[in-house]
This record gives sequence, C-alpha cells and structure tokens, in this order.
Amino acid sequence: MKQNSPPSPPREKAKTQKPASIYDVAKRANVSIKTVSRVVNHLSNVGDETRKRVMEAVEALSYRPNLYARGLASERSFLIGLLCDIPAAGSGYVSALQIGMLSRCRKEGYHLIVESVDGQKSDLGDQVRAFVAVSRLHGVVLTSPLCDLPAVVEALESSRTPFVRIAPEKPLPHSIDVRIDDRTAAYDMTTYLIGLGHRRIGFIKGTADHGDAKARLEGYRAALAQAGLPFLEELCVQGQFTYLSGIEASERLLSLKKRPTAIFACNDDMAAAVLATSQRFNLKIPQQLSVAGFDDSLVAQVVWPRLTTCRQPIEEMAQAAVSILIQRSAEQGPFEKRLSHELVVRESTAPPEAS
Amino acid sequence: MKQNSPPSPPREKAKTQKPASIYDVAKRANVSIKTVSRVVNHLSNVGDETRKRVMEAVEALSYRPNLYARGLASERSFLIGLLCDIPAAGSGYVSALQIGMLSRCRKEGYHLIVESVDGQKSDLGDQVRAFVAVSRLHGVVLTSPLCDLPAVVEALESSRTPFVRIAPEKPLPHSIDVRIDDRTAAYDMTTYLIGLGHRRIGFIKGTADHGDAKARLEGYRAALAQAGLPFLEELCVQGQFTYLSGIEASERLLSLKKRPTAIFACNDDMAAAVLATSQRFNLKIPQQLSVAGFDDSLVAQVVWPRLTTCRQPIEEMAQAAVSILIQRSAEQGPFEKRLSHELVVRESTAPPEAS
DNA sequence: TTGTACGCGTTATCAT
DNA sequence: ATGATAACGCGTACAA
Repeated sequence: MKQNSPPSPPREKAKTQKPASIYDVAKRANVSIKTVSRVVNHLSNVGDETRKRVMEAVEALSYRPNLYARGLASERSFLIGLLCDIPAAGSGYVSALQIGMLSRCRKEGYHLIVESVDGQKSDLGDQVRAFVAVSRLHGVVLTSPLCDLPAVVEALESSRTPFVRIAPEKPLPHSIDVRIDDRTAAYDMTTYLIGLGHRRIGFIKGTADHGDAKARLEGYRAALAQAGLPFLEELCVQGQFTYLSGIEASERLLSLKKRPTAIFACNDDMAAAVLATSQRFNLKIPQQLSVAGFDDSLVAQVVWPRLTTCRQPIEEMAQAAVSILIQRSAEQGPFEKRLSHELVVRESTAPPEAS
Repeated sequence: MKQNSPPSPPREKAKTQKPASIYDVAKRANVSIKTVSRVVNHLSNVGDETRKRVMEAVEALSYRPNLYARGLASERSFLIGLLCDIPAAGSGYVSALQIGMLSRCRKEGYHLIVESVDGQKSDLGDQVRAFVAVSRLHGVVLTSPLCDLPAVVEALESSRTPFVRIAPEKPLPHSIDVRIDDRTAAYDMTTYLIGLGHRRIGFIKGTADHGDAKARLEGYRAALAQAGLPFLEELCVQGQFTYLSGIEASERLLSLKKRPTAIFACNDDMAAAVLATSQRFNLKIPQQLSVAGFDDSLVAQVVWPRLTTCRQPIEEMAQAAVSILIQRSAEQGPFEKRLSHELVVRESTAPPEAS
C-alpha cells in the first residue's frame, strides 16, 4: 500500500504522547479528513450536525493542526516574520513592535518568527533570501532601515513573500506601508516649543538612512519656516537613535557659545541623553533647557524629569501590519495606512527663562 | 504515478521563483536525494568526491532545506522557542535574552519563534500545550516566572519538548538551568554598600514569584547579617520589577521618618524609579542617597546619574541556553550552568553624608 | 455536502 | 557508500 494509511491502526490510543492528527479526529467523528480540514479552516460547506461532531472530536483530542504539515501542503504557512536590523534589534521601538505583533498573532492563531539580518553586509539579499526560502512565511514585517533597502525588497518580491513596511522613507510601487505622519508630528512638536517662546531650538537627527528620521527633520524645518525662524546648521546635529549618539550630539549643542533654549531629539533615547548631559553642564531642566523626545517609549517616563514627547502608536501599527498580512490585503493593491500621533507634554519642557 | 516525481520536469529552470528542492540538487549532482540529505546534514558516510559534487550543486542552486518538510519528516525541527510571560515581554531583560538567542540561532541555522503566554490564566498548561503541539519545537527557553510554574513544566514534559530554564527558583529533577548566582551577587552589592559606610540600606524586592528575586533578597539579608546589621522589615519593600512599582516602593522608603542612606533595588528599572522619586524629595544622588540596581540593562546607563549595578551576562546566558538545546544535552542528564556576575560601580553610589 | 487519493520536501528504513 | 521508497500530517483537485 502506498498511500497514507491512518497511523498506528492497532493501538487506538495507547499512552502515545504524540499529538492527535487529523486522522484521529476524522475517525472519532466518523468523517473523512477532508471534512475535518474544512471545519478547522472555517469553510462554509459543512453540515451543522457534522460540524458539531467534528468540533467535539477536536475538543476531546485537543487536536491542533500541525504547523509543518500545513506549511508544506499549502503555500500558506502560519508564520509571520519580523525582520530586524541587528543594531536596532534591542531597541524599545522594536520591542514594542514585537509586542504588538505577538498579541495579534496570538489572537489569529499565527506565530511569530524573528530573524535578525546584518544590514551592513553586502550579502544582505542572500540573507533575506535564505530566510524566506527555508520558511515560506505567510508574510514579513519590515522596519527601517531594512524596508528601504532595495536588496531586501527585491529578495522578498522575487520569492513572492508578502511584506508590510513600517514607516518607510519612500513609497514603493507594490508595497503596503503602515506609518504615522512623522513630518507633521515633528512639525507639531516644534511648533509647540515655539509656542512656549523658544527661538533657538536644537535638533538631534535620527539615523541618516531612516525615512522617519528624514521626515521629522523636514517637519522641524517647516515649523521653523512657518514661524519665521531661521534654520541654523549649528543647531541641527546628527544622531543615530542611540543613547550614546545622543550624548555626543547634546555635548555639541550645549557647548555652543549661544546654546539653544530647547532641544528636540528624534527619539526618546537621545532625549534622555540630553537630560544626562544637561546635568553635567549644570543646567536645570526645564527652566534652563527644554527637552523633547519622540516615541513615548518606556524611557520617556523613566527618566527625570519625564519627557515631553510625541507618542507613536507602535503596538497598534504592528497589529495593523499583521492584520494586513493575514488578510492578504496585498491582493487588493498597494496602500498606505496612517495612524495618528499625539503630543504628550510632561515635565521636561517649559517656557525659556527670561534672560 | 503515485510517487513524488521531480517537480516540473519539462522546464528545467524557467523563471520558476520556487526555491530549489532536494530533487533538483540530486539531479544536478547525479545522486539520490538521500545522498543529498546526508551531505546537508553532515553525516559521515559519503564519499569525498560525491560530497563535493553535491555541495557544488547546493551552491549553484542556492538550495536551502525546507523548514516545514524537515519538521514534518523528523521529530526534530529547527525552531527554538522563547516562551515569555506577557507582562515581562517588553522588558529590557527579555529583549537582551532574545538578542542572545537570535545570534546563536543564526549561527547554527536555527530559527527563533517567540510566543507569549498569560501566566495569570488558569488554562496556562493548555496554552503551552497548544503551542508545542503545533510546532514540535526543537526546544524552548523559559524565563521567570514561567519556569517555576508546574503547569508549564508539565506541559512541556508531557509533550517531550526539551527546555532550558533561565534563572529558575527551584531545581527540578530533569531540568537544565542556566543562571548566575543571584544570592551571591546581591550579597556582593550589599556588602559593597556596607563597605561605603551605609548602615540603613533599603531594599526593593522583585516580583514575588521570581526565583531570582528571592535569591537576591537572601543575599541582601546574608550580607546584613554578616556585617552584624539588623534586618529591618520597614526597609524592605515589595516591588514588581517594573518602573511604576519602583516609584511606589521608593516613595514608601523615602517617606520613612528615618530614611535609608542607600537603596538597593532588585533591577535597574526600579532603581531608575528611585532616582526619579529622589528628585521629587529633593535628595541629591549620591550625596544624600546612594542607589544601586541590578542587571546593567540599558536604563542603567541612560539615567543620570548612571546606576551602580550588578551586571548579569544575559545575552551569554541566552546563547548558552540555545547551545544546550541544539546539542540536545538533555540526554546527558540534568545540570546547572552558572555564569558569573560583575559589580559595576558608577555615579549613583557614594559614602553616606556625615550627619 | 462529503470523500478519495495525490503532492508538498524532507528524514528514515531498509536494501544493495 | 549509495539508492528506492515509505512515512510525516495536511490541503486540495476531483470525484461522487
């Protein structure tokens, strides 16, 4: 006999710890495996009575469809991938993203597989290709700067792996993007600082190849222009989204002969660094220096004074991304999903001291 | 024909984006699939010449064994699971753990699948069972408090899923544990504070059901006893490893009529909270209050002043755990792997002010 | 509405 | 040392 026969026909259910298979369920419910499959996958063409019997059997045997068998039999696996650049892997941003993905995956019966790739290496495309080749993912979520690297996008497209990009820099012909309006968010924050009376506002940029970082810089400049304030090169320094880079950047800003009365950093980690540097420069926050961050990550509330920042609904964005992937929305064409940001005012900002 | 025939026989290699299968490799190398399998899995019984031919074919077709097929055919999958309790999922601790796992997995050709479970719910065992049932993991890594919950352990054992526990509270007959010596670590820190001259040392406990938290408390008490100092209930308050719980705990400690001159918190997040509360109480750190944390996580260096803390090699622990799982060391019996901690002295601690 | 039988890409068991 | 072929558990044309 060369076909799949129901496994282990002799001993019905010994102390075999092996999880029940679809055959076990079929036998117990007195139906074919196809019918079980239909019920499990929520297909409609099943009789009510039959469905009930099957569900009972599923329950009784606590049957769970095997992930590998499913992945093998259909192109569709139940794995969602999170691809992240190694330097960013441990950041609060990625953690939050992952939490959001996790919760949605759980709810939908999918699983999360996390993979780190080294965006610096030249074999990036191969890294990605290798990853999707072995695992035929249902879809993957991409963050900066990966989502803007042609090598990554091409590798994914050539293997026909659906993907959603979080906060990419540039639109792409066929891609689905989830984001907030970083430009407007930064514009809002800058305008808020200007509204407090600040005229010299320092800005710490995010990593150069991150799209959101660029958009925030634009927003900062736009707000300045709108208020009739000049954009000063010396007030705008490069950061890398890391705490350490924030230290360096803030040292430069605070060493200026005419130092700024406020500093807006592109994320909370760097803003926290500004706080630390201020201490060393003996500057009172917020009296002598206002500090604003971005993200509203954990650190924003952990430092003292707590950071005024711009909340980004990262978890929601992640959940949206996963949902899109699961619904295979790609087949409905590319689109962009924009969630809204929110200014969170805390103790790190205030009007500048009357000098 | 009812057997597996080499897929798509007509067009050798059209623009078929489908990854090469073992059949493609076998054909190109003029061997059977079994031989390919042998080479890929590094089995010894293959002729040198044959092996070379196969490897070339693998290279040329950039063949990667399909994850699902492997998982289906053998009990052994190439997935390592990280099971984490939902409240802890976003912590720096878990992030660091994950990074360590990721790097080791990558190096060994394994993949990381992350799953969150709700340790509070009564169906915890089922949650775990469901997870391992679908995915037949190669092994899973467990953290507190999950690693000490009988429901979790039993679910894993009954499904014969190997697991390694990180910093569990109690030893278990068949389990492999990776840890530092939390008791000694806390002992060292407390002794260091005593050495600075502190006599009233507050202690903020970690989550009650975490084994490491308990061990640290023991170390604190032991150091006190060793120095002939009394253990005072009022100086020892409950925390939950979260920043917020640290706020509450520190408020209680600093509201004491006779407040402590130093506070040792069970992790960095809570220590950071002590810093924040101190600001509100107008206490200079470290002059009027010394603060010490545990873990040496990111926040320890992000706050100001930077925290004196006890470094725990979390990433290393994670890597060790994965390696153990991959080597199937379980077959060599249970054991405990102990890594070493390190006292990291920064600006948050100093001798108490002469009063 | 329900069932049969094949294929997915591996590993594993036996031959040779 | 190598190869033919049966599982593995599921989805799915196709048939009934």
